[in-house]
Amino acid sequence: MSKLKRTCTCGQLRLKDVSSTIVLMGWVDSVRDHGGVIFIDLRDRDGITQVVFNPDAANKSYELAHQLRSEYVIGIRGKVAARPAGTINPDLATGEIEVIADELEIFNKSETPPFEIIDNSNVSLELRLKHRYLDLRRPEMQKHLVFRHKVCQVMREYFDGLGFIDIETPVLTKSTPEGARDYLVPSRVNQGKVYALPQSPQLFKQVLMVAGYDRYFQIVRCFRDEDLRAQRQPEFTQIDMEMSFVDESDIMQIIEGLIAAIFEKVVGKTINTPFPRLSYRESMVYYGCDAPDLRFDMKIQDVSYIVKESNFKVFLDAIKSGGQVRAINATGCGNYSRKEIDELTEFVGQFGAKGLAWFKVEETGLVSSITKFFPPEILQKIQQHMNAKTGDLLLFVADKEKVVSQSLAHLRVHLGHKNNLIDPVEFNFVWIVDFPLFEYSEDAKRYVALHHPFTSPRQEDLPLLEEKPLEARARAYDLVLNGVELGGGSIRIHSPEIQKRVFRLLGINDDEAYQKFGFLLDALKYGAPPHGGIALGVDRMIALLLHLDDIREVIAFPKTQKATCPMTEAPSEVDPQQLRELGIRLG
RNA sequence: GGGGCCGUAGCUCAAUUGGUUAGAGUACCAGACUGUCGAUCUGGACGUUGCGGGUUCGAGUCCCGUCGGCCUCGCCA
Repeated sequence: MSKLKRTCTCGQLRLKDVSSTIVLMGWVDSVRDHGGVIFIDLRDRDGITQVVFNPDAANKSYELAHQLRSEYVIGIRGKVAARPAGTINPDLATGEIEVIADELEIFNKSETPPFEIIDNSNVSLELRLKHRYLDLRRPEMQKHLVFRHKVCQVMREYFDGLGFIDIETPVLTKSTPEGARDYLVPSRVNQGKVYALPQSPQLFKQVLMVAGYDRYFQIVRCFRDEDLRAQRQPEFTQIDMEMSFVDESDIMQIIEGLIAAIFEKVVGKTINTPFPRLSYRESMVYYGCDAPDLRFDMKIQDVSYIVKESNFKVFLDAIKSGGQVRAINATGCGNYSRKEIDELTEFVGQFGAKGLAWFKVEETGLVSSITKFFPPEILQKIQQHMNAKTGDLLLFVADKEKVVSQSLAHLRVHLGHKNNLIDPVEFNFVWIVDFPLFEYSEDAKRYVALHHPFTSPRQEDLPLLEEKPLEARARAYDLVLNGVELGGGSIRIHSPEIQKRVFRLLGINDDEAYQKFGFLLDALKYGAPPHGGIALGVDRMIALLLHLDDIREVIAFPKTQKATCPMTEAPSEVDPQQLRELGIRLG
């Protein structure tokens, strides 16, 4: 073992430490060899300190220092000195001092790294993930993970302070129908049977409420075997909580307090609470989605009732077949070229829109190749309804509701970015409330739960359950930040009868319900308190708070889009013996 | 499962309509240099153009397939 013992880290030393003898350890960030004197930037996760090797001060160490290369791990002993006038580095926290080394020990050499350990490097993600231990050395990544740690600490303190207790729930659990595809783990002891990794601890936390553990929370890993996105990993982390004897406003208030605490203690900003609330219906009407970005306006307008008086077949056909025509006013975009509009058309095409009708607003009125299909008074009504001014561009999608909503929702956000309508440092929170309990699935040919099957209907909507299920509203709420769904929750069903009614409506008969969720239905029979909760995506939240658009930047060891890990090369083949013990065969 | 973009030196990229020996920056190696901090200067080394096939007198460039990465639709209670 080294005779050196570290006395401080690479970000600590200041002018007040001048002339004290210290020992630093860390990685060689860069070497500047001037022949007579060698400068080393020594890095650890706390910062960088300049170390000077001078032949006049310590010739032996100076000679050894010639061997130093990037990423060598070394320890040095030396005396802290004020930097000579004119050589102060204002970019370093330790820039007013340097350490004159008298002793150098090389703990380990390093091969030349496959990429430089610097911020702002635009190395491919694949290479970064393959050598994640090098990537994570970058100050930027260390900042992300430290930030994440601090947010999680605030979460724990906050919930602890309010009397919540942290309880772990199983990772090996039971596969449940509905929802995402499960990751499965075959059981060796029970051949032919499998565990599933939890998509969330939903049922366990409800059982904990029945057990009387009011106020539970957990920072917990969840697993969903679906295709990946920049915002979606197969395993991700939720801050999960559940409470008894509460209603929606209790949960929302506590979460608002949590967010406020995170902003105050970690982000260093104050955030206004309570957050605004928007009904699901309004959100769909004005923004075409249930996770609207409210940092800019540009609301969607329904013009079906106006354009049905026109002669434009595309619009008329859409309306006739039960669809609609809605539009957005791209304010000030009247100067868009044909090519730009074509690009927008192509853009909405990926959401199923068969076209994008447009009018440019000029002094003389609406101008477009389709103007001839619209009587002047209709054009005027459109212009008025859309509050269109000279220089604006009106964009229309005509189709069934889902296509129109989705196309315009994405188009709205696209234009918001394209036209710099979005303040990149704003944090805009909104609650979406009054969700329907069910929606009809064309694929499954049945009703499916919009939230999940344990969400309580509103008391006054109970009579609607069997008669008009699509009109029944859920006691659910989603928290949206800058157009991204952070998470959601609900007041749960605590009555076994209502839970059975909901299962039946979802096409899950009593036998099936007992087979899949028997333990929950049983638990509800033994004095289940009214309860509810919420879960928020931690990775997404951290990424948004750091203004990052890829959650892999805040996860230490994330997966690629094909759900592989370039570093460990997971998933991998296993020894045939392992498979035999499990009683399974692959491929 | 569908659509799109990409793959050239360790890294980031370039290479005219298919045309001579595939370049640059950086990293790396060697030498010089006692105040640099993106050190500088001089020199050097580094390529199965992801892989396989095809078209062609000739392919980094065109075609087909395949592997990998990214974005996206579907999917994600």
